[in-house]
Amino acid sequence: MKLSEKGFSYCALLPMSMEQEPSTSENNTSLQLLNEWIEIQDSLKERLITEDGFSWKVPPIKEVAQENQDSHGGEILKYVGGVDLSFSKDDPSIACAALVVLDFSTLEVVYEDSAIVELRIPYVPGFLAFREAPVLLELLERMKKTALPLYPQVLMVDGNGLLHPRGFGLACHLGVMADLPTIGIGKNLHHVDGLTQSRVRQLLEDNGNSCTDILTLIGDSGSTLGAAIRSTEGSLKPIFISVGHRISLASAVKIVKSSCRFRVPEPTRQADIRSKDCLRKHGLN
DNA sequence: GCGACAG
DNA sequence: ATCTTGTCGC
Repeated sequence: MKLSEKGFSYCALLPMSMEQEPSTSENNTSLQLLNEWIEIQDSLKERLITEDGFSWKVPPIKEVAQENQDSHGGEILKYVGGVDLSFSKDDPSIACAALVVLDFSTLEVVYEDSAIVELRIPYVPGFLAFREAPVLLELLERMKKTALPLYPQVLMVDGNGLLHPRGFGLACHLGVMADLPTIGIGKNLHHVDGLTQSRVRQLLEDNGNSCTDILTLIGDSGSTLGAAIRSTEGSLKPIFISVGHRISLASAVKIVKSSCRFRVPEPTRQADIRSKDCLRKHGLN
């Protein structure tokens, strides 16, 4: 049941309305599983919120006078989480998942946890959540029990949110399951709804010469799927931000831009670094 | 028909 | 995701 191997074109992932081609029993089993996954995504999607669903405020600009927050007396964003997985080079089913929490104003790590796991679900484009979400949810649950005061107000995920074939990527999946605001961070574009590398590259150049370094990604369907930004001055390659859950794209972009020391925002970057360290410490890699 | 396909 | 060297730069 190697779903990640050939034989699974995207066409085959569409809900089967008519009869199937003559196929092997293994293929049928896999198709059945994919359809179950699609049903799960569709049903979770009913709980998805794509607007700001929190009571805190994003501090205006950086480093200035952030201690004057009580002008509105409201809670401000302080704890930003990040999650990522790294894999053993030998055994692709062995991974380390990491959850970090950073102080938004200093970008210093204030919490870190990780876990070595064996993943039994393969990576299938469009279904990343079924592979990676379970461990990450465990890490979030563990933190609730042991370090609740530091629990993140928003979580950055290495993977897309709305920028997904069915509008429900890993970031959405995690957000809904954990009932937590989430932001999807993609390092590569997942081609969907007519968005291609060349098209984005094109738009980014046209737009880039003007003034803004933010490009809103609108698919052929007309819906807004996310934004492409050049986080660092030097990096021509953009990152792709999309709404995960309980946050608007505008807020997501604001938070991500304030979290970038390098191309990849610190929360996700630190989770990546520490998950790799974790693998080494355990003699893997 | 060939290619495209988050991590 | 991972396999890979040197190299340019802060």
